[in-house]
Amino acid sequence: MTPLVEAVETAVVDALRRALPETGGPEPLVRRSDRADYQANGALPLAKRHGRNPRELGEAVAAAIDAPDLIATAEASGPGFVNIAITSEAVWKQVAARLDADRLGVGLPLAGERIVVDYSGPNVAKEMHVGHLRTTIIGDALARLAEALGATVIRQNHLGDWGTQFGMLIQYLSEHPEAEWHRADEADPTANVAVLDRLYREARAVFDADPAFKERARARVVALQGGDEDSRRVWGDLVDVSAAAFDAIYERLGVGLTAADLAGESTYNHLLDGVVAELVEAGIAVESEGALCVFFEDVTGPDGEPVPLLLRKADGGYGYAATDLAAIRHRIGDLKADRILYVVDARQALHFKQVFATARRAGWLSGDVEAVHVPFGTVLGPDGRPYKTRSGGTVRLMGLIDEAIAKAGAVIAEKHPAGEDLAELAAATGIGAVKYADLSNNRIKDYVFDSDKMVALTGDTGVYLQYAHTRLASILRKAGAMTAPMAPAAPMSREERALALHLDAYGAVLAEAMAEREPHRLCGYLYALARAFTGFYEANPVLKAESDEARDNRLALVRLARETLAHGLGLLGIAAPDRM
RNA sequence: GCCUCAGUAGCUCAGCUGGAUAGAGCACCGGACUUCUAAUCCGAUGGUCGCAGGUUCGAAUCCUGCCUGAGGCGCCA
Repeated sequence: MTPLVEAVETAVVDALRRALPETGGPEPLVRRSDRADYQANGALPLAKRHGRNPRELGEAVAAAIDAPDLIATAEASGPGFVNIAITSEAVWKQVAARLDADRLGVGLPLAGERIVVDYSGPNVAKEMHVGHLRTTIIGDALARLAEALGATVIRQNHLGDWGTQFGMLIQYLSEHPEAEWHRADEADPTANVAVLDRLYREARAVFDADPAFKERARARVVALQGGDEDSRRVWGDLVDVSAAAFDAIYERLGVGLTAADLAGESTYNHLLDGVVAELVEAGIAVESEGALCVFFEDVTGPDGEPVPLLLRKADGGYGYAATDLAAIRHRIGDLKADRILYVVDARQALHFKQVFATARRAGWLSGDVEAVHVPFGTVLGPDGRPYKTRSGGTVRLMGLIDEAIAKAGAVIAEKHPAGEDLAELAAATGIGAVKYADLSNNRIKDYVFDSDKMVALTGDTGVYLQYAHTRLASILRKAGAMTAPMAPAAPMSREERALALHLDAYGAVLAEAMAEREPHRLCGYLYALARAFTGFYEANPVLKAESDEARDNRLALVRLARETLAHGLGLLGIAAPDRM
């Protein structure tokens, strides 16, 4: 369905053409305004171009506007702005139409598109830590958003499940059968991985200190890659146990990644020879200092020499660039992706630039296919440095989540000492708080992880949005079943108008957030929605409205607001509870 | 040395791709609860938008230079 702003744009374009017949396709430049419902700025640049007085042209445009059902008043203002007020009837009808429409009247602009979203990517045999937080949360939100706009989304969890470190770990395990890492705790799927994480560090220490072990570890890598049965079996075990731990975290976080989305580095292992051979044959990859590299004119190091993308190391092992190239070829060639989003730390920017350029040279990435690095900043601790534990260790993701939930629980218990669904509610608000804190910040910037602030009951937090939702739900619950038709001819308060016009912009915000891959735009919209609702709530009684017509209209507005808020929170991966 | 990103209120951040007096939250101060959930709301205080030029009717927004900070730049992933 057509948003009001688009209908206004059409009317303004018509008026611009009438006021200035010599103009071709004028830009109406319609925006929301605090002085009117909308303001059209299109007359100003046109006046300049055609040597007209801008104020006079603005007045002519205002006079030429002809859309009586839509536009109540149009007045020139200032240097040539046109302030536009929408008729109450058109706004009420728009609310009714959105309630009747599928998906709140939001279109499917991405229908037919296949979008691969690469996110999360934890490492096998290691615990997920704070470094996986943002890619997991942002990637999940973008995947949901793309789906809501009609795209076919293929989630790819690019696990770190291959490489020399596994030779090291498997060798260490074989030499230490007493290390009981397996099924350390049946009740906690993450416990096994916690043990593995520790064993890995032990193995690393031995690896660095003992040349003989180093040699045995290298031999183990060769055996593993050569398909040695014992090695493969242990490796497979490591992957399974780790995947179970990841699942537990995704489940806890409410992230839509499953076993079906696993596509770790090992997936591409059998393709590496072919990929690299193809690049050599095409003259794209060349040998340098014993390694196989791709060079770029515009990438140089501190010494001014070109810096390569390293496909194969001098020792014959493939680097992760080869894996990424195999992956991009697979995603375009086999998965038929129209677009690939890599939700990966901003520090990888140069790497992806090189990978994409190589894929382009090879002809895999061409035409309408788009590969995009979606970078994000670092999670910082209270000291403004990358988040670490007090002793300098990595911060476990599960610990972080548990802490946020515990804090949310304490806060909720204060409000509702006798609440029965406390645990469930604590999880919904704690996780919502963590996600909202992450998603509401501009993706590219670093941000400070402050669990006290994010579960705070006041301010721009996930809790505020959830609370607004419970108030909406509460009104509807008390109103009972109601399907009374709206009364478009009834008057409209300032707060009703502000809320309705805001709700009407939902689809545009989703499209914009997707186009820019910036979930914080949706967060900002939802926060403004909650505020617009609260303003309405304070001033306009719904259940005790002054007339039946007002009550019916307000209930419709409340329904639309609740559905929009719940839908938007859903896209962010945040629960929308009915009671708190 | 080169490249990327950032610099907006005391603190944490928005600012819709150039529009009218730059907005929120936190903190601080003053108000509002026999109510549809006060987990809220209203008001007050608080800014040379890093600096200097340029582009034009108009710049926090676009361009150039500089300053500051973070990150990246061959055999780790």
